[in-house]
Amino acid sequence: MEDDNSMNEPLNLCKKKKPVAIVAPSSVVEEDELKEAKEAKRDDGGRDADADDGAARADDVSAGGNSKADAYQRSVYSMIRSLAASEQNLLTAMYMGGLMSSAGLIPAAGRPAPPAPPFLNPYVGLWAAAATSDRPQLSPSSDRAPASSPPPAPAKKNLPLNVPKIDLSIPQHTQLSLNIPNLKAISQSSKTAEKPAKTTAKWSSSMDHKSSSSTNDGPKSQESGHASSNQEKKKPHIKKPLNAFMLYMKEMRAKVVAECTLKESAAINQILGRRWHALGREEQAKYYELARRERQLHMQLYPDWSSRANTTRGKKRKRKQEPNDGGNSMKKCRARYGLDQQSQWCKPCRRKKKCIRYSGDDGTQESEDNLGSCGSVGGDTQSPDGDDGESYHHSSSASPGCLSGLSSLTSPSMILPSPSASLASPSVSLASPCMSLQSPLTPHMIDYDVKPPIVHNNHHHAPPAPPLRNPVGTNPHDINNPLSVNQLTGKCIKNSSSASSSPANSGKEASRTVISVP
DNA sequence: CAACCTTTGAAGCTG
DNA sequence: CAGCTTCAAAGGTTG
Repeated sequence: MEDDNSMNEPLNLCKKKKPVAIVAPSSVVEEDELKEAKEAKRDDGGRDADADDGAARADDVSAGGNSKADAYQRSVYSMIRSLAASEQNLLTAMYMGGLMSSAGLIPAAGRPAPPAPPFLNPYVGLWAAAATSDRPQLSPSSDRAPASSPPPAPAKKNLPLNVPKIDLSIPQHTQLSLNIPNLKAISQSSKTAEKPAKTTAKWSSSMDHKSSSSTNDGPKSQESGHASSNQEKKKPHIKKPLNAFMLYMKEMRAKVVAECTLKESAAINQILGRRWHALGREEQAKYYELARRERQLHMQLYPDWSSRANTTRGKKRKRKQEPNDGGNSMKKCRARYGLDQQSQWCKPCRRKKKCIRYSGDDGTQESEDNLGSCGSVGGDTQSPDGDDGESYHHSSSASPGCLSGLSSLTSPSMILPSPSASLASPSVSLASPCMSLQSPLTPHMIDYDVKPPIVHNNHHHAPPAPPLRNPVGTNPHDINNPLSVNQLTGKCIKNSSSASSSPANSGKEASRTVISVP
């Protein structure tokens, strides 16, 4: 954020095409969704692209703004009512949205809320609006309780109503991200055509298009499906609720894309990853909280769902490391050498294909591999006398001013493998100075009122301490880092499990980056 | 059209 | 319980 230059540079992938045409986030984000809204609110004139207007306009909407919008809303409401009549989940979702809204989650204090009409923001505030305003009630069904009573059908546990008062100023669309397949599907179907195919696909993304048959899904309805040979196929795929970072990505992606004019998600994600680390504690807390809510909601909507369903779902993809990799998922040449040194990439890498250097075939990977692969992050292991966090902190220091160098080389220009690394000037990598302290955190500090069912015992219900993990490219032990310990030493540091940045992490790290010592 | 890339976090599985 | 694996989003790229 602050340090845009560095933040906008994907470690290896960045190819900035132009200086940054800053497009108003609000106009970029969820642009499809907004389109209709804008359509309805045309009279706003051309300034609608400006984020600052967003808030005002949002207010408009909520306040009943202009009559045109009002009319639009009315029609939308009626549409929703009819939908709601047949769709329990919709009601639930709306309820939840209202809940969040009334909890102060939604209104997005500081930030512009996209002026999308309620229908386009199905989860948000709709229920609240319906319940609290004089607008037509959504639910035909008798006692669909207004915001204060527990959600209808699926609710197994009462939803805590004393939601935290934290001011979660998260743009509305973020809150929409709740992964409720069916709802999205409904929305999609109701918004007739209009949307380009691509968008449509996205809308239904959380449910692998299976929604076609019946509108109600959820765990129950899944079974309702025809018992075809493999019900799996028929089952609507209920996706995992998004985690904090995913929510963050969803929100920020458009912004980053606008700023960087990058399109490649991999690159964007790198940037986002760094930004995430640079994010303030409170900011992250918002997302953690949001994610937690999403999980809660997800649990309520799909009590029987477990992520296992998705994992065992099988066919999905083998993804990530192939079995024959021997677990070596060392990142490819691209990551190691950067764009600058494409000459060093293996051929497939140059063609964006799978890196042959690491792709297994027993021996093959070796030569190079030894060089880098073993990077075992484990490395983090011990960093120096100070915890590795330490070195990492140091390295993050001054944000490198934009270093164009970054774009290619990416990694810290000089990170020493040893403890001394801590001094290494980081020329890069990091996001912002502050991050060092922040990243590891999570919202511990925040005193949430809500105790989610699942939340870890005592820890202030904070999400488990987020893995102390170096942002990409900052970890000298990270094999992705061309100048990593391993890269430099050519040594294979077997990651003897033990010390990795964090448990949670280690696994990941291991799975992603490396190892495999013959 | 599916898999890959890339990120972090959550959850399930395994030993 | 620690460690590992998979999936969630996203969109360009490739086979």
